[in-house]
Amino acid sequence: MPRNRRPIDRAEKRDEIVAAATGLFTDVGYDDSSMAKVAAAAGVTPTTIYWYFADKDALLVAVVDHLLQEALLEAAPLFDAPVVDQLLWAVERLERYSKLVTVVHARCAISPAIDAWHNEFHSLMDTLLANGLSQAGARSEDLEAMTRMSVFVVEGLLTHPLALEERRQIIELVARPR
Amino acid sequence: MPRNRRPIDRAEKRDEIVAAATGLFTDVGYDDSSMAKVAAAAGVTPTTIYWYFADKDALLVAVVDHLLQEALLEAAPLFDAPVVDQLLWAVERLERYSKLVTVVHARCAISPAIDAWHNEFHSLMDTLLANGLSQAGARSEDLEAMTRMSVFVVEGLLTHPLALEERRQIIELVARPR
DNA sequence: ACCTGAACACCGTTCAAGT
DNA sequence: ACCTGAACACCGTTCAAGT
Repeated sequence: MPRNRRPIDRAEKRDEIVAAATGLFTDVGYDDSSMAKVAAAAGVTPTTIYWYFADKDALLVAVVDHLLQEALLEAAPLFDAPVVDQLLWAVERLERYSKLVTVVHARCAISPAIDAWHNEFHSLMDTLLANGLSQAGARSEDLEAMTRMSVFVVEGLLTHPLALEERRQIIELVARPR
Repeated sequence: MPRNRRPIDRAEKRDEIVAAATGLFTDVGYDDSSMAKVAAAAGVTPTTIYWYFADKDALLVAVVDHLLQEALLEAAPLFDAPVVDQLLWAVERLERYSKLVTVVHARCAISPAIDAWHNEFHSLMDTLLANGLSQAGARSEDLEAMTRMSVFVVEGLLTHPLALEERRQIIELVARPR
């Protein structure tokens, strides 16, 4: 039996649990997806999940982190695109995860693990966006505020669904230099 | 016994429950404030709450609606103030209710009652802000998008605490006409 | 090391019974 | 009309026991 057999099995089963949780958290929502339902969807016992994750919030972190990595891979071709395209793409791409967005925000006040992930997420977004915004002509003294503003607008658009045209208008407005 | 004795008693007890729930939801959070705790804080039995409210979400609606009415009364002197002052005031005034803001967003997808309140809240905000923004010099074709943007920024600032100076910078930026 | 079944202390909500 | 105590079907989590 090869030396790395165990770790691979472990990673696979962990991934299965994360996949099951991703589906349920995305569609049904975090609150209405009990550990029992996640376990059933993953083909394990509720208690088994606790062998892989400290608690339900740790599972949520694994879910959103996995989705983030996926999205970042897909976003790679856009790294040098106009910032308006980046923002529009982000909203369209993450639209279906709006339940996760709101629940992460809500649980930041409850779970330190989620709060930590959320903070890291925002530093990453700030870094990614600052470049595109300065290329769009943002004055350097406004750059930080514009970055924050853009992130807030994306989050707002994810949480408050608007018509496509309205959405585009807001994003063009937020990226417009002044 | 006067004819209106009952209704007054009823309103008073209802208010006591709302007051107890407001304190707990604001400080401890919605999820961690069980109906049993709210009941204890209000000096009643958990089941009694269900005589006054359909469920926990209806109680949450009563809480946020009460806080909104309070805030609107306090905001009256600002109705003709510069929009930047309005936005800054709103963030400072509602800062302590950030837990309620995030939980309302999270439960919009779960509770139709909360979703309905949330929609009404946003139409109200849009109406209140559009006036101030056009007076700040917003071009009429941008007015709708700027209104939405401002609301998103206020919500973002409530959910993501920033230093006072940073906050002021973002609000001045979002209200700046272009 | 990994997984289970049984158990624990809760939870929101309901309902028959009281006044 | 208003309020209660007991009960219901869950919940996240723990833990002794298995392999």
